[in-house]
This record gives sequence, structure tokens and C-alpha cells, in this order.
Amino acid sequence: MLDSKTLRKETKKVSLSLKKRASDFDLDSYLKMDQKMRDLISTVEELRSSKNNINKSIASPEISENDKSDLISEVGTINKKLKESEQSLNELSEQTKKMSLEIPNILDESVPEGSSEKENVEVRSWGKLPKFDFEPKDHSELGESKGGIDFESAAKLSGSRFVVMKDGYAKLHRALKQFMLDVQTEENGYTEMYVPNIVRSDCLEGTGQLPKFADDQYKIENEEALYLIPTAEVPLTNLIRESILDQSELPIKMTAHTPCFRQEAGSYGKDTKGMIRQHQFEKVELVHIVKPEESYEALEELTKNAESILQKLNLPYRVMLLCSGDTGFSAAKTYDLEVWLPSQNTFREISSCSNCESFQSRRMKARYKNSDTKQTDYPHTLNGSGLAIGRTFIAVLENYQNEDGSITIPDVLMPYMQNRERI
RNA sequence: GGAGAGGUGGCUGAGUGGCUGAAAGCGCUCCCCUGCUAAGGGAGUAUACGUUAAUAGCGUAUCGAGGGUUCGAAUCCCUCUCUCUCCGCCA
Repeated sequence: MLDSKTLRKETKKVSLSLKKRASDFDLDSYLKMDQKMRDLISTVEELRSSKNNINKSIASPEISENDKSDLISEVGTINKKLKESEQSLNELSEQTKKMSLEIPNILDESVPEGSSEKENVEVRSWGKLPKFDFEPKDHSELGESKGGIDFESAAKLSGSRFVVMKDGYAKLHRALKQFMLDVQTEENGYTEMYVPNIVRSDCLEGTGQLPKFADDQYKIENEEALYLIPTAEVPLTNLIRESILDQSELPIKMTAHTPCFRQEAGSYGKDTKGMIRQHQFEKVELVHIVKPEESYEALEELTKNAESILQKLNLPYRVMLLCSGDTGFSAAKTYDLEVWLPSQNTFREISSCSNCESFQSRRMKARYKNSDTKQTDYPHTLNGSGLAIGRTFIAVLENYQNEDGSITIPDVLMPYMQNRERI
């Protein structure tokens, strides 16, 4: 959500950003609605004010009974008008709020213009592409041939886009979670959190998944609408919702490992084979809550923290700055990390690191007390995967494969695998 | 799931229809006093929205949330919600 004052006073900047995103949001009708609403607020407040004044007179002890009943009937007329105006104000402000939740974040100036991922810009790359003296297989072939990855059983249980893993493969998958959490907490300064995997709709609204992306969420049938989390970003970031932090508490750096659930609506036909795109996957998430002036430094730091995992695993990757059309709804600026997948002979997204500025904190009503200005202000929130477990698992299988279909365990993971060297 | 108790400002805690945005204490900030590792005195100290150049004023709203009664509600009524205690069930 954007500040309504910003929308009013910096209309040009906002509409430029919307244009850059190719957003179909109708800023003009929003602004008209907003103006109408503010006019109504004035009317309502004036009525209330005069009502309050009359009530003060009624309460005064030296008023005569006659005057009193006159005043009471006067309030009666005001109340009638008030009720009408209040009702239309309620309707209007609800509409306005609903509309404001549909406005995407303003893009940072450094975001390149573009309509699709083709226009994303490579910022840097790391690692040497592996050379194989045999034809590298893809992860599903590798896993299925050894019985370590089982899509058929998963389909029996849950339908398409789920997976069952077995033995060394399941263990490797678990090793990755432990390894990532340990690096982020022991080396990169994050506090490990354990969080609910089911949240209220407010939380999804807070981080921006709702109302716009309802189709991608798993909603639980219940008295109150509850949702399976699509990412730990949701519970982690919402930890600060509806609160006023003290500046001394910032920056907050949190990490959590959770499963993530996504309907993948609209991705029919995309990555149907294998583990790349699943309805259920796991992720170690990184979240920063920072002072506004520090958020772009924090974005660089967070991205490097995510990269550190790939470097330790010795997986080649590149860092992409997303273009305007590819940058998510809540983000002002996003770096994607893309890991090398030999079977596809290309880089695939494995992490997405975003600065959401005050977009989410506004929606969540999360503020902090600035001890220099003594003002309450919105902190900036950032999030990134550090990393997606399933896709890292795929990358390890494919990059560490041997000709016989076995997988060499990366050195850093061996302690988590009882020192097994291969699976 | 059953029974009961309760949700007031950063915290503790008063307050049963108008003088309460809210006593008092604690904490915090600023100032004054004081030659000593302390104490005393004074002032200030919520959030949101509207108005505005303004984070100056002014107005409006907010005592868990929503609705009702009333000229007027933190105070009365209803619904919901959350927390706590006891019982049941249970990883």
C-alpha cells in the first residue's frame, strides 16, 4: 500500500511507475474517489464538532429546562444528517481502501524498464560451469532411476506437482535445510525463528499476496478464512504487524525454514516435469526489518547472504536485476539468483531478494519510533530466499552427478550426511 | 468441546452516563538545583485521519472489535474476538 499523500502529491512519479510496470491500475479514478472521500470526512467531522459543542451546553448546570429541550431537538436533526453522511463515508472509504490495496509498489529508479524476464539485467555471476564427459541427466531421471525420487507415489497421494523422496535423497534434502539455517544463523547473523504455517488472511494482505493473488493461495475451509503460507516471508514479516518498534530494535534479521504451499494457478504447462514447480516445497527464508535509509544496503547484504549458500555448495550462479515488468507486486527492487542446471543448459531461479520499502509495513500497520526525529515512521521490509530447498536439491543432483547416476555429496553437506560421500 | 475470570496509554493501575484522551505511580525526555557517586524541584511524554508549507496550530476518532440504547458511553445492553484458570481430549 502506498501513502495516500504520496499518491496525491507525487501523482506523476506514481503514474510513471505504474506505466513502467504496464499496470492497468486506474489512478485517476482512485484519486477522484479519494477526493470525494476527504470531502465527506470534512462534512462528517464538522457535524460531529457542532454536536459535541451542543452537548457541552446541555451538560452545563445553569441551563434552563426550556433551552435544554431546544438543544436536544437540535442535536436530533444533526444526528439524522450525521447518520446519512457516515453511512456514505463508510461505503466510500471501504471502496477506496479496497482499491488502494491493488496498487503495486513504486519501483526504485535503478530498476530497468522491460516487459518480461528477457529484459532482466545480469549484475554478476559466480563459479565455473561444470564440464561432463558424458551427457548429464536431469534431476528426475537421476532420482527416479535410483528410486530416490518418486513422482508416481506422490500423485497417488496428492495429485500432480508433489514429490516423495526416499533414503539418501530425503536425507540430502534435509541436510540442505540444516546447512542453510546453520550458515544464516551462525555466519550471517540471522535469528532463527519457528513460525506457524497457517495464517489469517490479514497476514497475506499485509505482505501483499491478498487480495490480488488469491488464486495462488491454498485456503483452508474453516469458520475463519485461514491460508497455508506460500512463503515464510508471510509469518516472519507479519511478526511486526500492528506494532510500534523502538529504533534500537532495528535492524531485525530473521530466518525460518518452512514448507511453502502454492496453487501455481496460471502456470499450466510450465515445468510440469520434475521438482522445479511444486504445490508444496521447502524454503529457508531471510527477512530484514530496517530503517528506511538503510534498506538498499540491506538488500545488497541479504542478496549476498543468499549467495553465500551457493558459493559454499560450489554451484555456479548469476545475479539478475529484475526489470520493471518482472518485479513483483510488493517489491520496489528485486534481485533473482539463478543457479546453473546442466540438464537444461541454462540458469534457473533459486532465490528472489526484494526490498519492499514501506509497502508492506504500511499494509501491516507496522511502525517504528525514530529516536532522532521523535516521529513514528514505517520501517522498510526485505525478504529473500536463502534458499529454496527443492531447487537447490535439484541443482546439487545435476551439478554433482556422476556417469553411473550417483551423486557426490558436496563437502559442506557431508557432516549432515553422516559423512557419506555418495548417494 | 464444557465451566469461570478478564481485556484501559510504554508498564502498573484508578475510573459504573457529561467536569476523562483518560487520576496516580513507574519508566522515559528536557530544564533547574546540588561538589560527589545519591537525592530534590519543574516541564513534557499515545496513535490515526482531516486541514495546513508545517512533524506549528485547529478539528475528528480511538479505553480488545463491531453493533445498540441515550441529547451524551471507557462506563448500560447485544454479538464477536483474544488472554488466563479449571475440566475433557490429545502429538
